Amino acid sequence: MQAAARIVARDGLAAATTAAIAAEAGVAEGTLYRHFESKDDLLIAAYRQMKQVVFLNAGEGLDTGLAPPERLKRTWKAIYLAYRANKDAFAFGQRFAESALAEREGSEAGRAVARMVTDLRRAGIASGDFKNLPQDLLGSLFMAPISYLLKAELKGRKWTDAELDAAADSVLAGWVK
Amino acid sequence: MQAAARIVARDGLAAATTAAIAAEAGVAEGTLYRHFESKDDLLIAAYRQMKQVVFLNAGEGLDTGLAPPERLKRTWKAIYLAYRANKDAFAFGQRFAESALAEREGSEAGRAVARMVTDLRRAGIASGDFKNLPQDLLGSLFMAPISYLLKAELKGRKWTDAELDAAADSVLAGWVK
DNA sequence: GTCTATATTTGGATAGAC
DNA sequence: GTCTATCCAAATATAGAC
Repeated sequence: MQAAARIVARDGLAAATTAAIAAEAGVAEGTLYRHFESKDDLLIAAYRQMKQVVFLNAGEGLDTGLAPPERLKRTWKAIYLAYRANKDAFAFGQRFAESALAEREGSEAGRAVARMVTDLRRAGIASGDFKNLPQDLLGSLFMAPISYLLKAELKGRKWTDAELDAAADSVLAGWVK
Repeated sequence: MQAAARIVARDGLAAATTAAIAAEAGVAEGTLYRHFESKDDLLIAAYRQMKQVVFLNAGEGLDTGLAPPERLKRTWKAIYLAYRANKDAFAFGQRFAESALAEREGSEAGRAVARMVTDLRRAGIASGDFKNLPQDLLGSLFMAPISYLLKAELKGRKWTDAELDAAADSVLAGWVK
């Protein structure tokens, strides 16, 4: 799975042939089929595993006792840094998500984000800090900049810590009343 | 080119085989090679053409005399609506951009957006409305929600006009001091 | 300019030995 | 559980007639 993810991240989904994956993993082509029913199954499994790992990392060390605005900023940055620490995972995820395979995945992987956004939103509305906007709209406003800033990093742009804080402030500003 | 874009938008890049493109276009497979050197050339040409058409549409009817905050909101919505009016073009663009082919394209297509963001930013900083953040950071905060909200629409979510206005307000809030 | 027919390569997947 | 060898289908691209 890691071999497949590396190839997709580096050279695109079309480059992830069974031959290439087997070579990258250091096994024979036929061996792949002892572990996965098909190449598609392998890629889907790799995607799910990657999402789980990234969001487990991001979820660690988050203090739920903070006031919602501060909590939002820290959560946003934690997810950003979790992806940045593993850019290959991010690149793989982006490419996978734009492929036809994503339809077969069932969006189970995005569930962790949705739950986190729901919690934040509820707390912030209760405290009177956040606008009462639909959960999926807030979720989009939250995740979208993460994705765009990371894509910029893949192309070589390095965001400073101050710039990331400014971005987190902007995301927060979009949520608050 | 339109046939190819339709197939990619509907069934993904992998489904856009020469056989499928020729069938969708109503010509024979060999005929494609009288107009393009390769399948990749055909797809790249389709991508460039699509970007040009969408941004010509979005640029029409924008009043540059407005105060920067209001101008930002209207511009944001105009680009959003231009893409929404042609969702196939958007879906094709997303998928193409995540493929290895995008590296061969040269990113000339995104130039129009960058110029528009630069103008807005300059005006808003001069008027004291906007934060003095890097142009590419503001550009990401501007474009990212467009992309995410449109992706949601591709999956069936229909944003109301009020929700889109709220999104534009949030984008603006991220820019203002 | 477009078609039909075909060459050539490559990809996903399986069989069976070890 | 892994390897080697192989099958079969599909994909890109070309040749040559009309």
